Amino acid sequence: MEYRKEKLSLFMICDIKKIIAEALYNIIKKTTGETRQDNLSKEEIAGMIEYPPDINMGDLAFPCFRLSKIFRKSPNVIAETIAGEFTRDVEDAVPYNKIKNISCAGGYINFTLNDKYYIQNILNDIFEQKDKYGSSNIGDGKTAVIDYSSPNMSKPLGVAHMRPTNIGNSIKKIHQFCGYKMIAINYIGDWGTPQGKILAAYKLWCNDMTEIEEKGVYKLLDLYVNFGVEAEKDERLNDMARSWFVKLEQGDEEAVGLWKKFMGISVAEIKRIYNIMGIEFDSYDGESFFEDKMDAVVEELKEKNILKLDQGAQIVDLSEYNMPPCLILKTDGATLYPTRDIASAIYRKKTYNFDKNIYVNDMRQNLHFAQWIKVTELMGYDWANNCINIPFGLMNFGGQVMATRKGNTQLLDDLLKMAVEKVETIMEEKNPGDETLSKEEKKEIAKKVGIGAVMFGDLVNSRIKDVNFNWEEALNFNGNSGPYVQYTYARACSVLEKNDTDIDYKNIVITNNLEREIIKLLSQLPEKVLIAEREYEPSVICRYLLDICAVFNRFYHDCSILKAESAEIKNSRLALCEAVKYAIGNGLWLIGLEKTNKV
RNA sequence: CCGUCCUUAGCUCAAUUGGAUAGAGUAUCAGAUUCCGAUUCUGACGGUUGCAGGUUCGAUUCCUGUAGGACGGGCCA
Repeated sequence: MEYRKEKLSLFMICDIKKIIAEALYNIIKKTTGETRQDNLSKEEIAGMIEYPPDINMGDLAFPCFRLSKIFRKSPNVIAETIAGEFTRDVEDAVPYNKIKNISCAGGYINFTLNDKYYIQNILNDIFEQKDKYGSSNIGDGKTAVIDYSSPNMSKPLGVAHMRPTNIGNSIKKIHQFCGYKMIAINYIGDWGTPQGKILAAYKLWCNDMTEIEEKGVYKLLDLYVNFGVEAEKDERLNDMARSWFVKLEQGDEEAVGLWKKFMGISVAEIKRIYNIMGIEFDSYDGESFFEDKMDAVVEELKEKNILKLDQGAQIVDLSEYNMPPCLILKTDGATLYPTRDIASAIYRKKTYNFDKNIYVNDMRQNLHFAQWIKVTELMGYDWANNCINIPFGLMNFGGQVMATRKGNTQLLDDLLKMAVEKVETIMEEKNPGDETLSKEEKKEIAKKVGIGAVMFGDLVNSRIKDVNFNWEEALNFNGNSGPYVQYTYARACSVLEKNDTDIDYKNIVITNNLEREIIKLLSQLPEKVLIAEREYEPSVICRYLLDICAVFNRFYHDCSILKAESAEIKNSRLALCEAVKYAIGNGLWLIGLEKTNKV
């Protein structure tokens, strides 16, 4: 259930780190002797290489602290020794044409790389790969199923649905960028007594399909909320809901007809919102889809002698694993949530033969996932280990967890609309009467920036953190925000558009530390993507985007690009612009935002 | 009672998974930009990383305890 936490091996993706790691490896091996068991491997060394806090110290750094146990000397002395070895034994250890300077400080060996090699190496990668820069092949040939968003039918999406939807969508894209084949599943809550309540409420207070068709899920939500209120006063309503659900289960013509109608309306509405956010699914197999697949699971559990009768219910005892029992069948023989999850996991394995089976759900469900995944393991399925629960923090509204049942839903549709309107207003304020863009273009841009702002704001923090939703904050586009990133992207595009010379990315000169800083950040995109993949953490990409935007904006402010001192410098800076454009563009794609070359 | 997660600047959050002087945004104050796009940029202010121990060269990070908060814990999903 927990994702892997081992140190990321960057050995295969970063050429420069690889070269330095190899040189370090040879020196360490030579100094300590071949036979030592505790020597670091090349991969470990590559993983230990980091970036100095200040670019004046160097481009890459190797900490010698772990070596002090092996060498039995202070990290400082070791650093000096190794650095000395680098310069002494140039022929077989030092790629001297690639490293300009080596220095030691506080137990670190700092490497300043040769501009010509370092910069060229990175820019070659970027200009050759363009919109694939940052991608990798660690997932090639593998399939991952990802289950996210999963709203309930007959209800509109609330602002709280944004988190699972965005996080899932971004994790999907990050995996795609790593080579995985992705299957996105929207496991809609379309079964159970809530459906009986909707049917009962409809029959009691509406019974008019034309009204439902006009007002859509919003009318269904009204009915549902009203049902909750009325049922508090009159217990008989719940009996009605139960009997309607029984009718549905038994295939009653009217019940099934209504249910199908409501389902169609619901899916049309959520697809409309997903479309606005640029989100797509491969499957909408919801809970009802697995209704006829659970008996087999129960039979299998019985056969394998895992089930146990306890207080009238069929359970799987998990006390051995320090967990409460997992309920499979109720006293009345009805199935439960874990039963359905096990059935769907088995189905997904059979249908997609996944290498990873990812679930994006709020952290309240952690125990349930741990339980049913453990049960599938006990059933003897080795792929149970590949079922991964990715929890995220809860969204509160005014100190209360949002619940449609209580009718305090804040609609996602409203949030998106307000975001777009707000951007339209700001655009009008900044460029009153601007004629360079048509009305349609302005609308299109406002949509991209507005929706992007909301999505970025949702993804920028670690997913495990709780969120206190308030309208002002959700619509605050200052500072570290989506618009800042999109604006910077547009700015880079704008410069490139105004340029009429050909850019020669193979002939680059660097004149200051800002340019160097940009190169350094650009070089990090591939490993950031791998970190985001390993940790299922889109915020890694968001943070990276903010970093690169901050440096690029400083560079843009301080350095003339089109009016640079010489043709050579102009060419170099334009190349940086274009490289930044690719990096930001790819980052935006990874978190599900649209690009605009004008704002 | 048991379990999981969270706690870092006034506020919202980072910190290369145990590393160099703990960094951004926001708010406040002071500035820059005759210019490639002012949703930009530069400063200043802001810290006993909840608290107490422990592990070691080194802890915001790992362990134990403790306080506060959120959420779970057999017939809901």
